[in-house]
Amino acid sequence: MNTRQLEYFLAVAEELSFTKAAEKLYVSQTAVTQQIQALEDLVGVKLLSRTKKKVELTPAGRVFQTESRQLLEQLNNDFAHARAVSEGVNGIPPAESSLP
Amino acid sequence: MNTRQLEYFLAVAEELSFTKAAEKLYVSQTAVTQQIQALEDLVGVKLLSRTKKKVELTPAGRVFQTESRQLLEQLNNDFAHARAVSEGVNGIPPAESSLP
DNA sequence: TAAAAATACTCCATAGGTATTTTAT
DNA sequence: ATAAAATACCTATGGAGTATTTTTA
Repeated sequence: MNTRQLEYFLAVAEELSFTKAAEKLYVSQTAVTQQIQALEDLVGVKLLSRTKKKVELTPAGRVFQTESRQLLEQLNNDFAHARAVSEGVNGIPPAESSLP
Repeated sequence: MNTRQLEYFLAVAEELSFTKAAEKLYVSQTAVTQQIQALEDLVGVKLLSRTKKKVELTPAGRVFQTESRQLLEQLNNDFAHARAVSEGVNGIPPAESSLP
């Protein structure tokens, strides 16, 4: 699994639109659709409902939104922590982190 | 970031050998080396020390090992949770999960 | 010198893009 | 009829492999 999929999903979950999410992410709508489909296949569950004109989160999508946020935040923290430990070893204080 | 990188890292951290890890993962030693390098570049820190003949975890590697395990476990749980919610909606009880 | 990790390259798989079609209102 | 998502198909990037070189004891 790729963190990109979680990022794309969170963007759609926030915008409630594949097209808007794509613009925000500076990628094509196709790329977003493909990654969301891959993620849904992986989890084995529909995360977004595309019927009724408006895109909506499914119940599973709602819980997965919260969890995805936490997961990415945790990952970010873990990276920062590893850097901090590494830098702490030779006396240099820790720096800031960025999620790739 | 890809979860494959965490899985490869955990395998090397456990075996303390790129070659052994590669065998265990049924991939080439090259693939393991490349993914570990990519991960180290991403985190911005050396996770494994290859000097002194024996492969060892760096201090950063040690903390990242624990965190990687937790991260993958959390991801697995989140997938299972999403499935459970989805299946709970129409009354069918939740099934088991597997991490891709 | 031997055993293991790193490189150089090549090949294939997967992510991303454009153009188009389908779907829901 | 229209706006948005899905699909078909093509291209580009990144992952994996084989062969080889470097490194450390």
